Amino acid sequence: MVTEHPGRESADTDLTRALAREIYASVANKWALLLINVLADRTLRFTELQTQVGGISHKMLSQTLRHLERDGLVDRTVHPVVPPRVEYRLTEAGQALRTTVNGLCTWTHTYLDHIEEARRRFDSARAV
Amino acid sequence: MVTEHPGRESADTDLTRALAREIYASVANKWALLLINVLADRTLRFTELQTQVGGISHKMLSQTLRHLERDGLVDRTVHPVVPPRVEYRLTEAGQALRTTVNGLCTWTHTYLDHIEEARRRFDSARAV
DNA sequence: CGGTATCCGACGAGATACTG
DNA sequence: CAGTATCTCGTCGGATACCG
Repeated sequence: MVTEHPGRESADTDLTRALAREIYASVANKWALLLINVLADRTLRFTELQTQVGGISHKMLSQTLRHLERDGLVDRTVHPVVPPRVEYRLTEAGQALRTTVNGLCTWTHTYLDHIEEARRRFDSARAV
Repeated sequence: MVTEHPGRESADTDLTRALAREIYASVANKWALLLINVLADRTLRFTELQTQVGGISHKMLSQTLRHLERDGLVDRTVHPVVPPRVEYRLTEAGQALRTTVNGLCTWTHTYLDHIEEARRRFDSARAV
């Protein structure tokens, strides 16, 4: 499906390979990034994650966590106690994403008003 | 829909507000990030964008471009010639995202093999 | 408490065809 | 060349209910 670009110059911005593209897409995902953001430096349990993220459903939480676990971005530790206690923390690969994710958060807050106004202008211009 | 978190400490990682969350989600999007990545320093035309990104459909390209334009991340310039010539370039807000997006690309390439192996381990462990 | 399964609506996204 | 519209289908994502 992905077309080959033989004469591409850029090295580390090249996402033409199927696998790279797929991984890029899986992490360029709303819930995944929000979870990484919340897990930043802490170890959190399932329910804690749900309340921290806010707005994520039970299903999406476990689903996204499993994807992140599969890709080796989060580490899942099950404590054999009752009631069960499962803890999640970022692996090294996950930690390496923190800077990027944080940049996205900062950017969002920096340009929030800017974007809000851009939308107003755009919408009122089209309303004619 | 978004629950209020009165006692949240972190300032610039707070995404509990509905608008912030919505903007975050709109930019934490596969096609949007790929487009920003490709537009990095160049001004590109519609068709050029399509070939550069590779794999994006006509529809998704125009749709994503309109979202980015609405949010004031890309600038759309129409040259009144025939055949029509429309050029896209990043605005200042869009440029501000370059670092972040580039970080994501670099990360993808750095951990590509790492992730591929993590997936193999995960899948074979479950196949039991 | 942590997790999966099921049902079901809403939207993402490709293919195709049609205007300026 | 750039863009929109329609049609279709797969996946996202919420609600609910049920196991460990």
